[in-house]
Amino acid sequence: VFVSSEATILHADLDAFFAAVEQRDDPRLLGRPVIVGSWVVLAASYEAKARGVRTAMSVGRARRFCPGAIVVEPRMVAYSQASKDVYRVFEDLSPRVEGLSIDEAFLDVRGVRRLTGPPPKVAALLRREVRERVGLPITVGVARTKFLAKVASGVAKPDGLLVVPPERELAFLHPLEVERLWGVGPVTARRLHDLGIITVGEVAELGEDVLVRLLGRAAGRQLYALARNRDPRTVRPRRRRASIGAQRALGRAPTSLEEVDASLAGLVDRVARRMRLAGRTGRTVVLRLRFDDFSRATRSHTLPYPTASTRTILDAARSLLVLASPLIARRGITLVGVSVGNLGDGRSFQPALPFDRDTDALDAALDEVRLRFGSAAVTRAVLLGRDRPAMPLLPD
DNA sequence: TCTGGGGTCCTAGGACCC
DNA sequence: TCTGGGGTCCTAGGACCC
Repeated sequence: VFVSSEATILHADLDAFFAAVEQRDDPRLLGRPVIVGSWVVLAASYEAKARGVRTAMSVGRARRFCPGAIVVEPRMVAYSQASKDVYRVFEDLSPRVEGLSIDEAFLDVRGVRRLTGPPPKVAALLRREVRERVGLPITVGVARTKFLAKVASGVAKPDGLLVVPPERELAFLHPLEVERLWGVGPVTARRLHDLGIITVGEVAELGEDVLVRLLGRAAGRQLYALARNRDPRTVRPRRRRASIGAQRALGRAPTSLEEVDASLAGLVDRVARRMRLAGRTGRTVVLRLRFDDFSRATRSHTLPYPTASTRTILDAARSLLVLASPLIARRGITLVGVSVGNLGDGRSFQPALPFDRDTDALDAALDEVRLRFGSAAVTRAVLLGRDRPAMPLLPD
């Protein structure tokens, strides 16, 4: 893997994205604390953050921190349009863009030097263009690796630009607290703190085997490499998404299984609709649950063939709900979600495999599966049908 | 810091196959 | 009847990200 010896990777991150869109579209909100969310905070403007408002906090709590806050209902359509506009700016600047989420992306600008200039100049131009063409503030980190670029933008926020030159990398990296590292969350941070480790520099003094024992193979190796400033990842245009899902919090009041089932139908309808709209189908249906004590559980079922059919997905999801009903009875449910993974291309087909009926009809159905999806799908269909003939149907 | 909605990746055991 | 090494797929849980 070729890694440039120069700082040529940009990490561009919109500041308080949803709130900034609201401030852009309603000038009365400029300079004032803005909270986006209906009953939990999805985003807060920097004026609100300064008073202690945080994402995922309840709006009631946020109001106590910041009585003057203006609470705005989310407008997802406006945000996704703004995101598209910003990505257009990115793609006009460099052909090598890797989107991370609705509001941040990596750009490799190595190739645009002769056309546009050196990376710091491209970064400044990017910030100006986003401001002029979309009307939003954006922070950019520039470094030799993705990881350092991402950390740099985090440090430079809001509305900033920070370049980490190759010779200053360790001086920049080692004093940082471990929490700043991409991939270190509350659990990992606490495990490190238990060892008395506060900074990245201290992590760099640990052996790889120590970190692997502490955090697992992948996470340990990753952290070891990052702390020693090794990050060979390159900027790659984003792959297609691997799952599509929806979920709904149910509140703390007891919820009957019938109500959960009704919510589930709404969620499946939304998911299946989005899948058909995106031209995707999937095989693995996952039921996601959260309980009174905030513990979680998932139940999943893999269909023999890909589908985007509301009926098929709902049947599977309801079977999984029945499977999980003892758990729900014991722990009380506060969230239900469903997602479909194992996503393939758009081909969708739901033969009703008549395992318990006449063999001619079964053969014909399997022939069709083979024709459309190949013999591997036939194997899966037979295995599944034989082991669990009732699986796709709700046990009555 | 008592918690929304949308995702990604990793681990580990078991079934099954050659 | 006992046995190895290597691989894929499925399920469930968990950490993490924005």
